[in-house]
Amino acid sequence: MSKTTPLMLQLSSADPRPIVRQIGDGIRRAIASRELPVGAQLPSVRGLAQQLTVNPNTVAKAYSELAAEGWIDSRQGLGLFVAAPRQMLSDAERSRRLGIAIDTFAADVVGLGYPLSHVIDQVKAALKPVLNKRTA
Amino acid sequence: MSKTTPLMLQLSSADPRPIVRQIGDGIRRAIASRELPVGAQLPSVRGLAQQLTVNPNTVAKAYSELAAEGWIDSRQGLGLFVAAPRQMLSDAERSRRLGIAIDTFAADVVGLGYPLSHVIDQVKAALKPVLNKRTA
DNA sequence: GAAGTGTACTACGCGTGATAGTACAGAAAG
DNA sequence: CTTTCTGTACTATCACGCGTAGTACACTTC
Repeated sequence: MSKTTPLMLQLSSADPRPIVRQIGDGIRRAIASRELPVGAQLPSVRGLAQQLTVNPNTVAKAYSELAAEGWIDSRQGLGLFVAAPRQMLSDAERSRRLGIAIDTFAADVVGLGYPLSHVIDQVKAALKPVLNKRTA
Repeated sequence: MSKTTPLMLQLSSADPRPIVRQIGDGIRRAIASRELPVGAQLPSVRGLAQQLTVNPNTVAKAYSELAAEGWIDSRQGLGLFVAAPRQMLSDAERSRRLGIAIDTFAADVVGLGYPLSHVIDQVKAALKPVLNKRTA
């Protein structure tokens, strides 16, 4: 019985992102930062649902998407486990998604009045723990 | 009759953002980059709707949001004009929004496998034209 | 068999996105 | 004043996503 990592997740109703995405993003970040190492078992669908006071279907949906993206592997009757890193997207698709992500981010930040240097520093601090970790 | 700037806008169905947001983001970027200077008249609701083959209500909604955010001023029977820069959000709200924007961006990028330096370079290139321009 | 896992359905309520149509108020030009 | 442009405010409809709820099934372990 591999211990299911506790997984500190926090949902916020002030966050405009839907619950499914908050859960997915949180787990994705935890995996990318190696906080959840490869092979680690994730909390059960029903368990995490109870922990977050959320419908089990919502958690299952988030897990399902993570599995489709290759972040986790599911084993019937056993549980969900952090998958080995792999690249599933074409270069064109990766480039396209990066473009949209940056464009969206720019639109979100452009009205806040922060200087470029400040934004860059914050982005660096946020990305450092989650990039260049899964290729090691 | 002040010439309504042509306003090069391109909607994409491949872009996950809804149309209203694509329009709003595009105009917001054009204003922030000074491509649309203060006082410039924007295309009419019906005109832009026809240009983009979109429902006039959709354009009106986008304009309405931009006006609420202080980007543009509307004058009944005259048209819409780029407003003078002003800050409408509290420091706490600005900081909160920056945090969410960065968190969302990180989640969008974490799976693409790009090195930190590459992402930062792209972000810098995208933000340089739109930040620190309206405070001049 | 029992208890735990993931998975697959259906159904309902709710909100948003987008389209369509109509209507009204202000401004400018004839 | 009439026409024509502008923005604005509705209402209605359709589609889709989000979230909850309940049920059911297949698999693994004890």
